[in-house]
Amino acid sequence: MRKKTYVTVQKDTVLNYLKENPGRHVNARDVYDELKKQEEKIGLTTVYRHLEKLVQEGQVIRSVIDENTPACYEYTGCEDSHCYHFKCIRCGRIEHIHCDEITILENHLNSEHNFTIMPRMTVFYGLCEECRKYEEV
Amino acid sequence: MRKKTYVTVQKDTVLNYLKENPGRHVNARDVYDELKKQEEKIGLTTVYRHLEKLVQEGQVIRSVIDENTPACYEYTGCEDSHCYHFKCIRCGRIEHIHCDEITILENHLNSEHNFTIMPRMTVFYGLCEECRKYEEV
DNA sequence: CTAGTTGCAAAGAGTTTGCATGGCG
DNA sequence: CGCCATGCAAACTCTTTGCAACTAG
Repeated sequence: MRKKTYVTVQKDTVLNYLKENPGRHVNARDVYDELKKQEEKIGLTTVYRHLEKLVQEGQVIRSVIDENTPACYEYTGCEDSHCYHFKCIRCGRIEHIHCDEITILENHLNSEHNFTIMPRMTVFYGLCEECRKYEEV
Repeated sequence: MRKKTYVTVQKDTVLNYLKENPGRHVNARDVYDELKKQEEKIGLTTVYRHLEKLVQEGQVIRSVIDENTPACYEYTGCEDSHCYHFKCIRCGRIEHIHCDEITILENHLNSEHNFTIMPRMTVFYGLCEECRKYEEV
């Protein structure tokens, strides 16, 4: 049985902030501080809760640089719920991935490893076409 | 000028534990708990300090999953460069994934999408065998 | 004896939870 | 009017630091 969901100002506020600031790497506190500066009525806890929800929905990705840096959030620019994301660790660019091979892997992990993958939450990290030219791996 | 180094029981103890448990996903607390169970005389702080030293020496690899998961360590000797991590979003369990299918995908993303994937940084999120029984997705 | 090592206690940061209040439908 | 959303304060977790006691060489 599914939970009822209420549409509230705060949820839109968080998502809109991320949409309007593409490519910026902001953490939860940044979002909170910025929204407060804009005189929005919101609490830090609520920011955390909405960010988590948006990550699960696949509208936002969370990236961890290292364990002593707060997690960063950014809008993926896509509403497709079955789309994987790729993020370049050098330039920060986000790309969308949907191809047969990834679906094959998904089915394989499902049937042979007993893992049900959530595409929307899964992000591949690496180097994009441009950046691989400049990095020795 | 280099610091003098004392060979102590505790350092060997930590390294040996990792050597004897290849492929397992252990964090600092796991190591501490296991060693205590074996009646070793060691403190959690010391475990952290030796793990850090071993990582700097290159004998041990540290992986960061996400901001809410303790860093995990494993002995370099058993490192598989194509090893990915899977995290269950319900119970938090971490597992390793290495199989041909994931390598195939990696090569496909490399040649067809021009993405060079970094396996160690990439985490698959989803439900594990146990948890998929309880969740409707 | 000297200097590195140990480990308890406490600090520290980011994030989550308890709970009373407020607001959507 | 029932339930979900909100947000403050407090709790929690992982990791690091301070410091006095210990120990290898």
